[in-house]
Amino acid sequence: MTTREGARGPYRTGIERRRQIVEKAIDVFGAYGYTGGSLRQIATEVGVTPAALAKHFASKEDLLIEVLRYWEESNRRVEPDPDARGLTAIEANKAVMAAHLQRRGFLELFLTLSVEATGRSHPAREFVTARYTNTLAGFARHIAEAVADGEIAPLSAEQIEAEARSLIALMDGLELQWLLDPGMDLVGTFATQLDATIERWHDIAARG
Amino acid sequence: MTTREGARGPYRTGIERRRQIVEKAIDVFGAYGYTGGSLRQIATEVGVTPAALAKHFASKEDLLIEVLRYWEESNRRVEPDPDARGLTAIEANKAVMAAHLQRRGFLELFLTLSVEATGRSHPAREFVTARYTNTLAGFARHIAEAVADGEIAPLSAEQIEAEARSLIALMDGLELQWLLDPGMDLVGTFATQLDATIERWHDIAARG
DNA sequence: GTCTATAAATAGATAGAC
DNA sequence: GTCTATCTATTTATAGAC
Repeated sequence: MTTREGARGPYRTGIERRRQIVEKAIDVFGAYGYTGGSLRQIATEVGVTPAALAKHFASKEDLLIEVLRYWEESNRRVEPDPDARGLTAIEANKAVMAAHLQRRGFLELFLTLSVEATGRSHPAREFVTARYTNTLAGFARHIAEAVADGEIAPLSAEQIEAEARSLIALMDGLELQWLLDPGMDLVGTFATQLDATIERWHDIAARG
Repeated sequence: MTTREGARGPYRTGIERRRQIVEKAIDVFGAYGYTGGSLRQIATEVGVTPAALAKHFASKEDLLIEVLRYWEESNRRVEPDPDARGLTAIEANKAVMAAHLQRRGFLELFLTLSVEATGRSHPAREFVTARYTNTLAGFARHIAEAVADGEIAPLSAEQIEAEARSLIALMDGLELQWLLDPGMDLVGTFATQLDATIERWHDIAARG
């Protein structure tokens, strides 16, 4: 099932090909969307014929699923310390943003698929909505932990959800701006804004 | 050039058809992207043949340009009072968000094209980047006005740009969340966050 | 495991009848 | 102003040789 460093035998080249195809699919789907990107282009850029690609993946949708799996696994490697809690976990997102800078293709894929999957019957819709739900729940949990640990002032459950949604929105929106204008200071802008937000959380109660 | 209410003569039905096609193109391009959406689908949903559509628009890209023009004109009608300045102009964006709720197709088109135009050679790239630049400049100008009028504490030019970028990112990101989950309180979440941001601007100097 | 060849569907675009 | 008919190119997907 998983790729082993020293894998031998007839499977080795096959596994490597699959990985090549999936990596190229990330770029192509990221650049042109899932509907807009073609298997032909992926195959050509990898250096094989569309027929060879079809032997590895039964259908275009099958390839998309593999891309999503690969993406999740890579993300798990970027997302740091799952044991972090409270403000420590929130602030770790600065590093996540910095990591995203290193793989533009992933970022394009994420935003392209998110927007594309807005449509009712998109094959990635369930995946995207589930991922959003998980991300939102994670942010909300970390904020709640910060409240429980006395790191910030008390917040209602509704406030916590709104703050979590807003932080995610900020990250997505800034990343979109960076894709359109790679010259902007993505990491710095987010870090400053996150610091200001946490500052605000400190004395939110003092203002009523 | 422009549509007149009581237009008579041989042009009337033609003008009406063009408008129908452009409106449907907004839905289709919004749902499937520009590359993903087909002229066939647009024509079929309007109730004409692709050939008839080709008589109105020389090419697919020509239709896209008309869609963008139509979009800009409609936005000009939503965006209120161009004379508003400072915090008044910033807060008017609450109404803009509420207006966006009424036309999901426009919102999908905006986000879909923005992400899609991230690619180097997309026909809408220039339009999208120009629109972003203009929006950013407008937000920055209004914040600078608020500073000049003494509505908020002083901010450096760099701070103003970062705050403007962050507000735009917040709006885009929240709108994306709403597209994925229409049950969320888009207007309320944004209004609360904007109020908190303005509150923060009031005493940003007091904290260093 | 990859190839050539090809099927079947769909894309954007054009020609000419009415 | 819209139609039918058609062209060329491209799409996903399959069959069978090597």
